[in-house]
Formats: sequence, structure tokens, C-alpha cells
Amino acid sequence: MCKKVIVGMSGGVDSAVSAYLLKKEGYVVEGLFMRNWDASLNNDVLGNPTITDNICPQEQDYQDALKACEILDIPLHRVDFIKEYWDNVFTYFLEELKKGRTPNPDLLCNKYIKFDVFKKEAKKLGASYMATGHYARLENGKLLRGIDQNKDQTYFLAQLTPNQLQNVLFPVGNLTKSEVRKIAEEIHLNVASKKDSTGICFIGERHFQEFIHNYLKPNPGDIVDVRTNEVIGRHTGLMNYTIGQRRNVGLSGQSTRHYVCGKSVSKNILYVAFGEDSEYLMSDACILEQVNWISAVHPTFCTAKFRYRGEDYSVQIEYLENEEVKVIYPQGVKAVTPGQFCVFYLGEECLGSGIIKTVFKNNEKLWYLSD
RNA sequence: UGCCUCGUAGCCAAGUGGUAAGGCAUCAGACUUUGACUCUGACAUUCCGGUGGUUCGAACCCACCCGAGGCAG
Repeated sequence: MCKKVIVGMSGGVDSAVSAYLLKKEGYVVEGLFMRNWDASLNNDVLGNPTITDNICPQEQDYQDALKACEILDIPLHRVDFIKEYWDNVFTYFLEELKKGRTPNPDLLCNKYIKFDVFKKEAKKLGASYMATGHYARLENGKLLRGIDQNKDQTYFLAQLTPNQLQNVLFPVGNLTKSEVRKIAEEIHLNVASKKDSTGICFIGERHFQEFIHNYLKPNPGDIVDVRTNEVIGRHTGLMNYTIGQRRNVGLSGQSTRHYVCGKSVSKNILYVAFGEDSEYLMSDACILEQVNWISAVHPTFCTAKFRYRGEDYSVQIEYLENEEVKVIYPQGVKAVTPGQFCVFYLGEECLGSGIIKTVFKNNEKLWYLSD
């Protein structure tokens, strides 16, 4: 009885090598390319560096995936989830921005697209497994960090349910990026030296402020020095900023670097703090909502990342009602941002995650980050 | 109207006779499947409000003009 697996082919090197490895292991491998974003259909014009190109990046990726599958001698299917992406991921993204928070659409992309409708599509194609090129490992139902610590992508998988991770394979999770590229070269894959993709998954690199102006009308207001409460400039719309941001704030003539440290949606004020070690950027606890657990282990002490590629911090967890938890980190963490995901780890295992809702210091909500 | 201070790149700001510090911002690159953070690099090529003058040589001295602010009235 042969095992059939559908590999999500992105047109990049990781998924192509994943397909190769599975085939080598004896699986019956087929590729499935998905397209979730249509720049012209979605009015993605402002801030889009490739809008005038002859071939849009998604089509180029498809061509790359096609060629890779040809080399690997496997079929490639194709499916569009443009509507699903818009309804489940992009709508959330815009709603969060309106609330002044900083969403991370890529976790929801995994939750609602790759490990939901994509997985169902794989099943329709008769596969018992699906695979992706994520740098992550699955062992006995446990989600573990990728061996390559620099490329570990479990952060993006931390909103998945245990069920969604059933019958899923991550072939490159045991490899480093350089090993993956080496394999790709050895088998002469067309994408062996293709640059890693960045930017929002399926959308790509964008000039952020211009990009969201395609969808949300900016509402300019005052920039206030959090320390003195003085108005020191104008912001272009709160959704254009994230906590901890330094570049593109629009202030000049200051003697030191300044960072966004808070915002008030009700007053339409952007708060900034001066100096990279400003106390206003620090917090020591936060409350998470929509907490999802992958692991059966729900510890009191573990580590957490507050942003993708963030540091691992030692934290204490208090379990509250309504899928909420309080995360306590007395040592202090800089720029903990509402809307971002806090992901828990116990050693190598990724336990789960929640969305940062409220941020505290000394048992008080940060007043400049509350409404 | 009189007197005083000031006028340096997008902003702030050193430099008071010897041939333009620095910071912020900005841009580019590195890093990166979130907008970061961080790091690297570029950034007043005869120019320091304007016009003359003194000088071997001035952003820095002098004169006048323009402009900003302050004091007096």
C-alpha cells in the first residue's frame, strides 16, 4: 500500500526539497500550488513594487514550481483560495489594524488556509498526508522547533490545533537551510539559489503604509511625547505604526532616537518615547486572548516569544477564563505589542499561543497602550 | 522707529580666520514568510541668508541689504 502525500509547492526551494525527500522515502508525491492573492482583483496597487511587471510574482512562483515538479517528475495541481484568504485572513488583518493593533496574518494564513482548506484539498486529491516546507518538526504529535534555529518557523504554526497537525509532514525540519540548498544543488533544482521569500505570506513585500492605504483611509493625528505629554508632531494614521517602531515615524530634529511606545485609538494619539532603553517601552506582564494549545502540557513556567524571531523569555503563566491567560515576566520585555502573537515553548516543544490583548507594568495597564 | 540677538543640508546643531563635527530624519543594502528591532553604507564636492569689502586665506572680521525673534517705545 503506497502512501500518497500532497506537498504544498510554493515555488521556493524548501517545498521543492521537501517533495524530493518524500519521494526518496518512497511516498507517492504530488504537488499542489495555491494562489491566495490577486493584486489587481484585490486592488493592491499603492506600495506594490511589482504591480507593473509583466508577470506577477505569484505566476513566476507557479512557473518555478512547475519547473521544479518537472525535474522531480511529479505532477503539479493548482488551486485558488483568494476568497478564503480575503475572508478569513485579510479581513482579520484589516479589523485588527482598525483597532490600532499589530496583526500577524501569517499565523491565520496557516490556520485557515494551509492547514484547513488546503489540507482538505489534499484529501480530495486522495492523499493521506500533506507536507509543507516549514522549518519545524513533528514527533509523536509534538510540534518541535526546526533544527535550524535561525529558520525555525514554529511561531507561525502556533495557532494550529493538534487535529490540524495530524497527518502532516515537515521534511526539512531536520535540516538546516544550507543543507536544504545543498540538496537542491545536488539534484539541480531550478530554485536551488532562489532568494527566500519575505513579506506577508502570499502577498509579498510591500511598502506597508501605502499598502494598507489601499484598504483603510488614514486618519492623521497628533504625535505626543509620552513623558511630557507635549504634542511634538503629526502622525499619518495609527494603523501605520507598531509598538517599538523607529523608522518612518515622521519626527525629525530630535536629539535621540525615538520609538513608538503606545497609541490611543479613542484620542487618535500616537505616543513616542525617547532612547532605546526607555522605560516606556518595557512591560512585565500581559494578557492573551484566543489562546490555542497544541500541546497537552499547560505549564506554569516556560518560555515565550512575543514576536517572530524574537528572543525566548522565561515567563510564568496564570490561567484565566475564556481562553485567556496572563503572562508574567518580571525581568521585563521591550515592545510587547497588542495584536501580536505570544508563542509558548518548553525546550524544543512549541506549546501554543495567544494574541496579546493588554500589557501591564507594575500591575497596571500601560495607560498609553490601553484604548 | 531705536537697541540687542540670531540666520549652517529636510530638522536640530557644533564650528568665531585656515579650508564644513555630531544627532535626528531620509535613502540603499544585510537580516527576515508580520510593519519591526538590529547592523552596514550613502547623505552640505567650493558651500554656511544675500551683496560687496579686509586678508595669502573667512561660515567665522567689516559695511549694507533681506529675514526671524526679543527688548525699548
